[in-house]
Amino acid sequence: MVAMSLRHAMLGLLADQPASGYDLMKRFESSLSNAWPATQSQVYGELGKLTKAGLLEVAAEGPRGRKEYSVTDEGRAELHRWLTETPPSTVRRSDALLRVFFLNHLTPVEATAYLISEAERAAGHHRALEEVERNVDWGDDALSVNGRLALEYGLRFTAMREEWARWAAEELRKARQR
Amino acid sequence: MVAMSLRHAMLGLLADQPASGYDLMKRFESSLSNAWPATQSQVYGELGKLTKAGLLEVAAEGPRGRKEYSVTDEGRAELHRWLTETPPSTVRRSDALLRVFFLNHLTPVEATAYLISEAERAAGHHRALEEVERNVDWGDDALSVNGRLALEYGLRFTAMREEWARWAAEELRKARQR
DNA sequence: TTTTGACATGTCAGAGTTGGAATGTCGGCG
DNA sequence: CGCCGACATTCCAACTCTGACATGTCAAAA
Repeated sequence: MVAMSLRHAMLGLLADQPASGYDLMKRFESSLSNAWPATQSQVYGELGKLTKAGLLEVAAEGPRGRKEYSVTDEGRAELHRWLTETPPSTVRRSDALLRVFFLNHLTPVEATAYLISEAERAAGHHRALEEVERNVDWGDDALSVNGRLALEYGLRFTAMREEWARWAAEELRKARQR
Repeated sequence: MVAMSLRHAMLGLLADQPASGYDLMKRFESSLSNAWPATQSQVYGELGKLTKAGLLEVAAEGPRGRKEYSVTDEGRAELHRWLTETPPSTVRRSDALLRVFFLNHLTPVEATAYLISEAERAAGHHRALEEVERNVDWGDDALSVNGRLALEYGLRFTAMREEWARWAAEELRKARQR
């Protein structure tokens, strides 16, 4: 029970505004998908666990068995604790980077193709984020400020990935000529 | 059985050179730790599964029960298939980025402290990689070429993270003044 | 010769993640 | 009114990952 960021992602979302599991899923898909994706089964399961643990409570019940959850004081305290006292884990797995270590098992042509396709993948992702940037109505509320920071991170990250991949392809070319 | 990169990381390492589970662990720690960390139990468990699946074979046995594994033709084919035909998954979880979405639940001072500590964490990581760069003897072999590419990725990534975090802290400051 | 440290493997429980299946309800459009 | 699509929850099997525990061997330094 050390990491478990899903839990905190849910606390954070519900601290912004109470919601049902269904609503939560949509919020995960629309805003957190690039930072912490979650599936339905995970969300509903966690909703139950967090409620039993006293970090959430069912604030209202609606039609179709809808249960609207809100964060308790204890939940808010836990969110705060996580944000201020827990150092983010540095571990980040990347199967894209992993492949780079094994590029020597491909022909130069195949390896270059991989790097170029990585560059294009990153570029595509970058364009998608630019699209988001254009379409989102940046109100002045606190939520948008954070969203903008996260979006900028994505923009910089995808740009960096594209540049790196193109650079790496070029390095490979140079190494081959030697 | 779609993703499972650990499996392919092991195939890749063993394709470079046959090794025991113990050796493999050391290689994971020294070179792959930033792309795909693995624990002992995972490595030994996977070694068994891969052997049973015919992708690996025990090439030699040594003292202390040492078993040296090597990749079979089938294993090499699978490695190649993974490298060329499987698109890297774009999903990357980041609890550091996740926190950014919830910065509005902190005071401005706390939020800024978080971003600054992120910048410093990234800077520290960056310096560690520079240290690696200085100390590694860059031979001309294929392996080093890949390692250099991966190292450069790390260098660019950590630099980007530091710059972003400092920028974000500044944005927060500006937003507060409005 | 004893002891220490590196070598070496194996097993386990518990937590997290994935993807899918099953089930049912409500609101509004034709 | 009947149907469709969105709303809404619950359960499950299989797999991955973490961290710890357990066990034993060999080489060489003290």
